[in-house]
Amino acid sequence: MIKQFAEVIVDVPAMQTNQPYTYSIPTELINQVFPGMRVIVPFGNRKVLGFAINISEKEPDVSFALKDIEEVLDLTPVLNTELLQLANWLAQWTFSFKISCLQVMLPAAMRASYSKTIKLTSTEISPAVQKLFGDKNEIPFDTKTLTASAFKELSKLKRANQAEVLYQVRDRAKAKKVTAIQGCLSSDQLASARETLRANAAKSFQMLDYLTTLGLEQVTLKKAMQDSDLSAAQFTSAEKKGWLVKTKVEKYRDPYREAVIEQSQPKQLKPAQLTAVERINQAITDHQKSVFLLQGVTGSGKTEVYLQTIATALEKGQTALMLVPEISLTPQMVRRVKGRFGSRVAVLHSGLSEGEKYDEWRRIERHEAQVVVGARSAVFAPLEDIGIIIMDEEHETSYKQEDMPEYNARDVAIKRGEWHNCPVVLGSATPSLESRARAQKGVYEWLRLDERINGQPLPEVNLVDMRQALKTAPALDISAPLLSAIEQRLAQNEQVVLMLNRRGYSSFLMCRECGFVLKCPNCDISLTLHMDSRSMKCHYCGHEEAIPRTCPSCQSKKIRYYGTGTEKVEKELQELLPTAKILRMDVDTTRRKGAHAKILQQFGSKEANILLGTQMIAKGLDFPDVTLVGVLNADTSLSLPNFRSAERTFQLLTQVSGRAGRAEKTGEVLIQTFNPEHYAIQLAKNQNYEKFFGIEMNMRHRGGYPPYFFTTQIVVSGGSEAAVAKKIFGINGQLQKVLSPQAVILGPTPKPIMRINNQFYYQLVIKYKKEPKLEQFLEELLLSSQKDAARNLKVKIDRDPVDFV
DNA sequence: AGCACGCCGACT
DNA sequence: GTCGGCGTGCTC
Repeated sequence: MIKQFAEVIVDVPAMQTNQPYTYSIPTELINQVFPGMRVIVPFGNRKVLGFAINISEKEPDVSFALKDIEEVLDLTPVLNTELLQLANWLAQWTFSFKISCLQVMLPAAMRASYSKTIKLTSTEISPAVQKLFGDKNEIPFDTKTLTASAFKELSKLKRANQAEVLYQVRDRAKAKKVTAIQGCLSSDQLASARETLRANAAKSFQMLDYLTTLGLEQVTLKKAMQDSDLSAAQFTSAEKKGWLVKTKVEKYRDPYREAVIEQSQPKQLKPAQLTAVERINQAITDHQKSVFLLQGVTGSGKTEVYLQTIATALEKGQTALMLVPEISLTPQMVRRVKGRFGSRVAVLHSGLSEGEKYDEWRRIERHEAQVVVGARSAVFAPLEDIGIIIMDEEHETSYKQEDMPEYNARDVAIKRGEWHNCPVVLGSATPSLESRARAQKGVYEWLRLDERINGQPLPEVNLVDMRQALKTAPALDISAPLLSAIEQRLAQNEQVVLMLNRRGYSSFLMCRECGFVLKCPNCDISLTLHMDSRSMKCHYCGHEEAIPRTCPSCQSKKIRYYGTGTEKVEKELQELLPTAKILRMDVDTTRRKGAHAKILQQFGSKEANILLGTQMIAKGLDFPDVTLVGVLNADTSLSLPNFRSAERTFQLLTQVSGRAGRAEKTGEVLIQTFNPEHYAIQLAKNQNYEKFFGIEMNMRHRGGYPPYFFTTQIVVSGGSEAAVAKKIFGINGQLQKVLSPQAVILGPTPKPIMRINNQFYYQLVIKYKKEPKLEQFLEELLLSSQKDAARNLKVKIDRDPVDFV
């Protein structure tokens, strides 16, 4: 009799449980559990989800009795060897729990949902308890639905052994089922059925006609109703007569099914594109795990390079992974890829429902889709035999995940490229300094597209010096030159895109008498005004309150909002241009599913002539009639106390400038700024990335910042400020001993937003070139901090943070 | 993360 | 005297 044992990573995200637990596999499950499958296991006195990561037949040498695996949730592994190994690496690289890394690779629908019920085991119970149970003997048992006293009462019952608590673990993943019908009569039987009908039973005749054409084929009820023009009730009655059977069939939720997408053919390539395509194709053919930096100005045809190299991988029977920032995963973008590869494409992005994401994931897993286009988390798509990995807009900071595990999709993509021996293409008009520097050093292969495919010059960029212009400006946010430029375009029936740079900016309420600013009671930041819900909201904890009419501090009525919000600009603009049709696009107007696409579609069909929005309009939009792009406030992102602020500003301005004049019409860009001499703004005006790169590298060198130095951030948080401060200063002291004199520690300091949801945050940043002992120290730090976790003191380590203010 | 075990204060 | 507070430690 063979015995099997499984090593399982349990769904308990804590340092103490960050290790495999061994379970025995009961006889009825032998040869049914494989590494990469989800299982349900007893853990302590409850049940949890876990991932089997290893199966062995050797009895482990332990002094206690092993528990049995309770249930296997999958028929085939949901994570293959590659992804299991990747999870291991990810856990180490990001200092995260293994379980978090395994979970992040799967659609949310495949996580477990936990619930508890309490069941009576005795009949001698008090009337109070009887009332809670009603006529049932098992009811839900959790602190959220029960009142505190009821919970207490039931706990007492449990302690007295008059009731037992049952733990449920459920798989949230559910395939969508739809009703299908299938004829079950032969043509002879159909003919005889026809004879039993009354002559005036028109619908029944129609039903039999339809069933005759259908034969024994199975179709969805929805389609049958469309094809036959018969109602659902008529199909139900046909079922009763025994003419057909109804079944439930599994169906994919395809969010793009409705849209008819025109097929597109590969386009003729410009010489530079051709060189790039040939070079990448070569790497695909030779199974080279090289990384390419594809640096191409806006409109230079990077996408066509992506599409043609993906085609090469597909021709070789391989698959392709294409990552794009969430914000540019627009219907326009999806249409381009689907247009080339049709139903072989799976799309993964945050606009999909949990079920839709699960379905797309299954299409990939079952090899029904060979091309995956998606945002950050799509980097874990269960593709096999990947031939090429593409990351568009590689400089985008949204590729870094903000919560555990804090991975950067760029690192993961390169790691997967190594496993599959395939090229990784990083594309951008404004590469991150890190990638551009690596291209310089020859770590990445550098491919350049310097010309726009339509041979058009880049749009003319002009600056408006707001220090002067503000004196005569028609509105607070719109200068005279910008206004007249807008008027001119509108008169020519052309379109205008206006961008409000809201990075590090919000509209808050301030009293003009006493300077009082309305702040969040839980967090150390001012509340933001939301006109749509007529309330003040905290962007960090979600706290919401009414807009005060008088100052809470001095009772003055002169309390009003400051700052520039899209709503305010929209109002100003509408007053200046009463006939203009303005579409506003920001977090408020795009929150609803599909709203983003709808606004773009409205603008594309010229229902409006001005599109006013935040950063989200800077990327990937391609409207031929847009001839003017205005940036209302270039500086807000520049003034952030952040070493990347110049880079971000340059990237944003370059990108939004690319929105102007993409077809035959020449475009113009107007940038309003208070810092017209700043190099980031000057060089964005001249669209000179290379010069910007040179200057900015110099700045980074002098400041000792990436890419010259590595950085790692340590954040300690907790409810007691004293404890948090003590901990971070303790860590600082230990670090001083471990680090070489070449390393620099910034801080410790309170984070700029020191308090969020009544938790205090302190941080320190280590800048270093080579610290062989650091890695081990950080791992030990996490282990030694596990006791603090119970006392609500958390230590978080972030390798290569995107920014630290 | 839960949950039990265990040792100290304020109540029927 | 007990109930229940939350500090400590364990979960195959």
